[in-house]
Amino acid sequence: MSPPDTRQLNKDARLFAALGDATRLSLLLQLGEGELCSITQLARGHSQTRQAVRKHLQILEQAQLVRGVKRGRENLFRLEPQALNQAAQKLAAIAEQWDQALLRLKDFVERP
Amino acid sequence: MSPPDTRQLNKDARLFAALGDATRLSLLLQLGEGELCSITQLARGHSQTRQAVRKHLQILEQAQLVRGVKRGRENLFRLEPQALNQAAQKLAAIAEQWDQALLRLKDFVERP
DNA sequence: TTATCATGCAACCTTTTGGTTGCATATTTC
DNA sequence: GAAATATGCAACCAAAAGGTTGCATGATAA
Repeated sequence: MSPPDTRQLNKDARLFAALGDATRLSLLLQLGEGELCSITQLARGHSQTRQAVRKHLQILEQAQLVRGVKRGRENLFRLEPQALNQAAQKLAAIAEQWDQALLRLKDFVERP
Repeated sequence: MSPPDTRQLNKDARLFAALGDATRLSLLLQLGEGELCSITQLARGHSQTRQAVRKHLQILEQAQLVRGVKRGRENLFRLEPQALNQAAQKLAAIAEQWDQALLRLKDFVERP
């Protein structure tokens, strides 16, 4: 088992923190539909200011959950599924680790 | 596709927000080792006050990522892997949705 | 070229977070 | 019973988050 270094821990924390907001989750779901969306487009569905949505998108972009490409005067965003899968794997890994520990414990307890 | 209701969205957000802190991730990792840990025990490894660690544990408990059982004068905590797996599945689901969308798009574009 | 539309940047404000100290309470242990 | 331990609860505080308004700028369309 590799030692849990602080650097990576903070990176993971930022990733999950980016997911820890209802507006941002909603944005991810909307982008998950599959269309490239401009900021104003995304802002329409979320009773918030365009600037607020932009801030959320910046956070999502820093966590590499989303990526914006400029086309003309607009900034089109799309989902970046790699980061999502990474996050999912991390969670599954911890859960797995715990399950293993449980099994070991059970084995130890039941040993005659 | 079920409509993204706000209630569930907020619940998910709280779950991910609970994961969005380095100290809490560290606590989860420590608990993932498989031992029941008291608050003071957990506080030793994390150069923070016992009360700070206790607050983090409360947040993790509210997100049902962790569960504390009282034994005597101490409060022993253990990991609750169900919530972790739930979270992992949610992320994977969004990523999957996006992949599907990409495939549909590709199919559409490549249609002769 | 002028009016319009999409965006970026900055200042500002309020609420939440992460953390601390201090004190009260329940359990052990000697 | 008295001292030590493990915890809970509350007040307080600085920093960060979530949002808003206002203004400047770059690209489009009439």
